[in-house]
Amino acid sequence: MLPSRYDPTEVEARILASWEGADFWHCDPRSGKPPFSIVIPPPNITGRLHLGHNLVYTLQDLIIRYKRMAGFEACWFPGTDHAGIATQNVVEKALAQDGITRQDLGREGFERRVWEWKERYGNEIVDQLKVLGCSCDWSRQRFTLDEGLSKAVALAFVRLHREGLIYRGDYMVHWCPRCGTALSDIEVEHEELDGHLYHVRYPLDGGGHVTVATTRPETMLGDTGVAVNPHDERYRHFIGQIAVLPLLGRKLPIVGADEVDPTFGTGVLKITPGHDPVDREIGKRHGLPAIDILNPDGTINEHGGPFAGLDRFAAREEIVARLKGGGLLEKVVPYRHAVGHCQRCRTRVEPKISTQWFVRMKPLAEPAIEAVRSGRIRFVPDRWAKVYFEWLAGIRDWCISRQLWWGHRIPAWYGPDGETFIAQDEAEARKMAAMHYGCDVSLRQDEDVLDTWFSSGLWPFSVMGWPEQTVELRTFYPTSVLVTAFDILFFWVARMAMMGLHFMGEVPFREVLITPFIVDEHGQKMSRSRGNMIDALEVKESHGMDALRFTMAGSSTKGRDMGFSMRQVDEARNFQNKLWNMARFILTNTEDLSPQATLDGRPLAPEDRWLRSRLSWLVEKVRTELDRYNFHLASDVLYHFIWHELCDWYLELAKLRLQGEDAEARTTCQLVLRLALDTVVRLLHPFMPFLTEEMWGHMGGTRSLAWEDYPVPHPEWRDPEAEGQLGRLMELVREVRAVRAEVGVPAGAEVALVLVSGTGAAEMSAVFEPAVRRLARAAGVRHEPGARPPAGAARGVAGEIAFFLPVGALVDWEAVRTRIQRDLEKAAVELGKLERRLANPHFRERAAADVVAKAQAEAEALRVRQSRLERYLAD
RNA sequence: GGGCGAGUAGCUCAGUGGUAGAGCAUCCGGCUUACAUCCGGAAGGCCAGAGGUUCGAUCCCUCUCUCGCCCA
Repeated sequence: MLPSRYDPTEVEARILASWEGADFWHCDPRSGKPPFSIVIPPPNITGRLHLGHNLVYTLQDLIIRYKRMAGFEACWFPGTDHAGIATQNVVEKALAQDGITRQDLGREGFERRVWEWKERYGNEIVDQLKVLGCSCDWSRQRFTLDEGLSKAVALAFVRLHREGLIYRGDYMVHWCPRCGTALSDIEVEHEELDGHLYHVRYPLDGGGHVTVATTRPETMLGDTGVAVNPHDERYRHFIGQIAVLPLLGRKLPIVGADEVDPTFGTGVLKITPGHDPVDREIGKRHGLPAIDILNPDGTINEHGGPFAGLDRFAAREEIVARLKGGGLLEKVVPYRHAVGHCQRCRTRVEPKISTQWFVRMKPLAEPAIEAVRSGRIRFVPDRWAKVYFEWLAGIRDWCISRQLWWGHRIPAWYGPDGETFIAQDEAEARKMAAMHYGCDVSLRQDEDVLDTWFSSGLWPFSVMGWPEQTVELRTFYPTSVLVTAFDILFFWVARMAMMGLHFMGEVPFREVLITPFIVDEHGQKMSRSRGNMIDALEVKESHGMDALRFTMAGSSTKGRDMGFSMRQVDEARNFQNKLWNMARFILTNTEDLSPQATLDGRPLAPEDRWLRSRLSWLVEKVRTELDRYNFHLASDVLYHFIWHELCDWYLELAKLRLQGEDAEARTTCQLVLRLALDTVVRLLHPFMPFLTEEMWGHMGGTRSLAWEDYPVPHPEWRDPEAEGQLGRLMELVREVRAVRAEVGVPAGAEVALVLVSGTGAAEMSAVFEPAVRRLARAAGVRHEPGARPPAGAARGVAGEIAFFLPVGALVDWEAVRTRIQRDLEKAAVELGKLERRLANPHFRERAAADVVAKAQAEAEALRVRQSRLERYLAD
């Protein structure tokens, strides 16, 4: 006997073990089945499973399991991402505990340490994916720094360089002083902060002064000019004069520049070409030198004179103090402005000129735009296409070099004279150098590594073995769908589209499913600092992974945010328990069913026909919604059908035959129960793989349910007549229960039920007498057309069927009256609406015929109901 | 400044051009041999506001308000 309470912890561990082994989910590119593929958004090796992961991976697993069962060769390519900055940060922090810096270890020593760290902790996230139930083809697991993938990165770099799409140069980039590296534009997050606008007097060489306004006074150390708008009457006459930089005494030419906004601050702009992109442009035009005042760690360098060595923030305070002391600080006004922060470490970034590698984006972006515009890539929901277009349309070149030690080292080698050789590897670079110089020279490889996203951009094909022409690429590329959250739309999705089109000549995925962003139940982003993080594995411990998965599927709507609360998981856990008990009931009641028995040729009861009809509808609905990625609708309909149709009604009705005398009827009922169980367990498998796999075992399944077929609809099972019959039965039962409860018939009392109205009533007493008796707790059901209830008897009208319960003494007559009056009012309101609609000639003319017919039928039914209710009130 | 999303029951959220749904919470009644993580019943909503399209709008269009996010 199965326990009455489902224990997910025990079952999930056991089922998980049964799926172990690298080959369990292995896919065969040569199977001949239609291919379906997904590449995983590779989690960071530093990552731990959070709910955001949980959502995207649950949905991917759901899709893959569905497609696999639906007959596809469904391959999910797993792997992890080396996450340059994040991983380096983690390992450096660990080293710092022992007072060691990466410089102490040297580059190679440090890299070794990171690899060791990766071997030890880098698989944690993968183990968590397995715990989640992800049915990835683990034999194809890849890591972005694997040899093959590294080769792909080098080749991509070489080719892009050869094609003129990669270049190196001195440009203004975002610099993170804490990470000590350049960042791309999108790795900088702007945050509105309350700052100050400092009004500083710059004396003029010829006497007097101009006042500039700046939010970053410390950058004045790098000033090489002053600019005013040439159309600004107040200042145009200063153009050509020389200002003197306070504190340092540097001579600053005053120039005219249209970029200067006369309404901002004082209308006079200090020009710092080394640390501001606009200033850089103005400086270039006017031949003003760019001075870099910052060391890589954010302290002031030797160009800062007396401030050298101070941190940029300390320097600001010191400078402001000295300006104040010198009477040069005119005023300080509060000012709110956007300040860039490093996405990884939240440190304020500084614009800084440095030598970096860039990818020219325009030529790559255009095909990527076209691919979406033409529909070769489809976004779901499609509004994300617009965001994608906007970003790509305004795209700027991508800074791909990072001053880190963890990542793909840039495949560039420099000769003694600085000549650059771009090659796949050192041997090739040597050959090139030998050709160039005519002799062997010592080469120095570029110190920098590539942005992690550069390798991620190649993921959909590098993971399949590119640049080799593998059978995987031939079979599974382009992938079918990419599932990810919108926060990496630019970082990853757009770049994969560009790289895929460029290197493979084909889109990397047909569809992009953008999942909502998980927020807590108050709409707040989940974060460590807010303390509202929910640990997926803790949820698994308390409620089971299936419950969490079902919650994820059920709340993944198409809005932008997805609220998550434990109450939903409670609900899913309860559903899980319901399923367990449903299976327990069906299995224990069908133990004696002969394996040879089939439904063929057996007469079916109306409830059997009703259930099959509903099952066919359910299968069709679930498949349709899954095909549309409406996971929440699919899970809703499963939940509702199983709980409130199958369990509430069919199982209750089944008890009549299961406990009855008629062996044939009992067998038929058992077969229908098994059919229902079989269908819903298969349908549910992608949502709740552990529980369904467990149930499948108890149902006699010999191999994993994951490899069984997904149900298909049976249109021949559809049966409107049976659905109508059962609908009337349910309405009657519900109404009798409601009357009993409201008028005070004791819950346990069995009271006779007398049906007094026409056709529906006859059927109820003739066909469904035992059912009504059981479900409505009736001592007996009699059909007595025209019978009148004894004074004060409980009574009601279910649809058109008037009934009464002859229990005068037991009931609260006022409650009976109140209830009937309330029903009458409701009927009157509804009827009024319908009649008004039907009285409108425009409605009859223009509305669809079936809508009009339906309204007429409803109105007629309401009139019948009304008259019966009225009679009952009078009697 | 531009764009996007959300505003529906006390709470968290579904949903549809033709009588508003779920779960939780609340109230009443039940340990009815699958399930008290349960069963039966009840109450609860001018579907943010104002216009428009339509025979008919919670749904489509426009504007406004509130909240959140993205980009500049």
